[in-house]
Amino acid sequence: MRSTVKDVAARAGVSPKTVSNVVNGLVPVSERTRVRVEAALAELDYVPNLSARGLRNGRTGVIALALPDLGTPYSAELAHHIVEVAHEQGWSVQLEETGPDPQREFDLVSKARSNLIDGLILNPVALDASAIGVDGNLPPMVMLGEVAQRRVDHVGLDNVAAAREMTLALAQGGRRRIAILGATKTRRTDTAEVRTRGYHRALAELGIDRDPRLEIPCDEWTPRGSAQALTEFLSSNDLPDAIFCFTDSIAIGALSVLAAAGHRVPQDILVAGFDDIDHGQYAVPALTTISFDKRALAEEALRLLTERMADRNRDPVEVTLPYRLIVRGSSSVS
Amino acid sequence: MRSTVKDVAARAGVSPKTVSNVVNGLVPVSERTRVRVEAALAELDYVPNLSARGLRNGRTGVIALALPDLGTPYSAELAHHIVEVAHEQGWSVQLEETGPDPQREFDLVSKARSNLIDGLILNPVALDASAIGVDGNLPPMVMLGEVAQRRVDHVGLDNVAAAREMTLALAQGGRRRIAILGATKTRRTDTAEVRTRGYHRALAELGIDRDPRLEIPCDEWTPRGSAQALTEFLSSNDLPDAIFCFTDSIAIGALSVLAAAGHRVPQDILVAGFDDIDHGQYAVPALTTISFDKRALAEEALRLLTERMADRNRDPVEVTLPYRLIVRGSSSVS
DNA sequence: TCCACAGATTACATCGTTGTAATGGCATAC
DNA sequence: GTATGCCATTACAACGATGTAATCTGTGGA
Repeated sequence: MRSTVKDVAARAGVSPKTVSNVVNGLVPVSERTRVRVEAALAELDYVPNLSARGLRNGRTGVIALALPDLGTPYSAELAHHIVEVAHEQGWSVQLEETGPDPQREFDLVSKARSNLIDGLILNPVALDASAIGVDGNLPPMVMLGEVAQRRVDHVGLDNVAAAREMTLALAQGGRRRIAILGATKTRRTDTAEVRTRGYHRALAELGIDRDPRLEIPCDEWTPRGSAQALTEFLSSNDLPDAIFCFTDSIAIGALSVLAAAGHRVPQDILVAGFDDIDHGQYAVPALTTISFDKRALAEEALRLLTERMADRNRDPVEVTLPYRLIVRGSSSVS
Repeated sequence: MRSTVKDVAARAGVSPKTVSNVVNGLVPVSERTRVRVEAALAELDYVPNLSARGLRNGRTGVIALALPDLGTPYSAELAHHIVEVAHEQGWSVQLEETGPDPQREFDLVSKARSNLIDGLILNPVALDASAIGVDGNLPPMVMLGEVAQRRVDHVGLDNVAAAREMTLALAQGGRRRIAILGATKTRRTDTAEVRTRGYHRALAELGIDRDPRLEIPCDEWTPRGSAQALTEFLSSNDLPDAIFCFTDSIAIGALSVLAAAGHRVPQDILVAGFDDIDHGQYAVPALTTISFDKRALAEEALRLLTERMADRNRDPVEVTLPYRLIVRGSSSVS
């Protein structure tokens, strides 16, 4: 059986509260008793019961991280950094997958894990204004990525600018048939929308007419989904000059299909991704992409979250992280 | 402020315990009062406080999942399935990264998150017998992967057999200079050891003498680490006939290096991985690998864990999952 | 010698939920 | 009319930690 403050107190010949004082170090304790209590703590291998502490204090030291799908390398890398940063700051992280189902996102926000969590970091897929609008009493929360919602703290990139820049980069050398892969028809995601907007903006600047056929839909943002979508596209369309894939995972699927079909990247067609996942750099050829500091994203998210916990009434804060366009083999015909 | 059983009880004109009975549904409640209580529950938007429940019941409904590094696609896919299965069974999952530091594994096992978790699924890197031996009083725990330790429930594959089979497959067509990539010098991992053992066994059966130079060390099991290790190897050695990489991530790094050096896979050299991560199938060329049902791994792990929680004294159980060798373009010269 | 005072320590109550044991109500059987 | 039994409901205590307010200890000053 696990020992409690009471056991330790008995052993050290002090009151439970004194043990608590030693453990928490907030209330001054005399050197003499502190030593005795610490000895007892060690002998009994005392570990505080966080449920009890959580009940008493109203805070558990646990935050939830909600992502669409941990299996996606991008989500996984994000989760990695958040868990790491959170741990450094003494938080534990509870993981929730929202999947494609918007209901899960909503449940999470409205229930906030029934008091077992102090805050929530949410990487939404489909959370629109209505989901958050219902309940005025939000748990401390930070949203990641692109969100239409502006009533919540938020960390992200300027996706429109990044997508525009990438499109411009792909257009160098006079390439005009630039496709995007990742447009969505069924599922509406904010991310797809803003990246498409950046693409359109670049086309306008370049004086290239939009061609709806080059906006290749791809609902599932995985190599598998991408491979299917691109294969189908290629079966009835000419090879574009370049493909701007909305994530690196999509790009990896595209590279696979192009290689199998005998198209050379970058000689025959350029490919670019977005997110700069670890494997992208080691794809064949290495993937041109939009990169940003994921660790910084995690740090900002946690900063905003703890600040929000301290003051639940302050105005929503919006943090925009810098990004870099990294040109690698998949788009450089050197 | 969040409402409690007491508030609901007052509103419904019953005792708190009756509310609890309605919520939990274990003790029979008359139709009439149940309806009244349910109405009150809905009106007050009651959500049980899990800290209190955890304190009272001694169980929190949370399990911990400890992995070396979430950023690794293999770990991420595993985590994805475990979170999914756990959620289906009503568990929440708390994520812990152990990193390269064995101390973190030890801490986790011995403290078991201070009663905030009911059980632990551990994918160990370096946990050897001593770490577990110290404390006779283990938390309910299941270990994944290869473990020397036999005093704990465990789910894994027959790594020796799989590695042997892969080596034999790579040797087809008379290839004799078969390298392994992922041997470790500094860090001792059980996984590397058993896969090396399978490789040795195959070599013996093939009548090929071991060549220590072909056992390429690679401490960091990532594309980056792999690329470094292989680059260094190639700078002072002839190209082997085949490389058996101990994980798909390692193989992806290898493919990148080989492509950059102008070696053709599979014409000049075969490459194989292990784990069957999503991206492996879409690598260029697609990766030959050892595949197994990760969802089944998650299900077995959770089954063992819940059984262990029910009976903490039963003998340790060992589950070995079937695997399949999947031949893809990286090793088939078709 | 006694008092005042600061600092350390303690007793007690409380957080929200639920198991236990006691109570209440109602119907059937004597 | 009273006894018997059953079921629903209740009062109470407990899980473990900690804030609050009260108590204790010892020091220094008058």
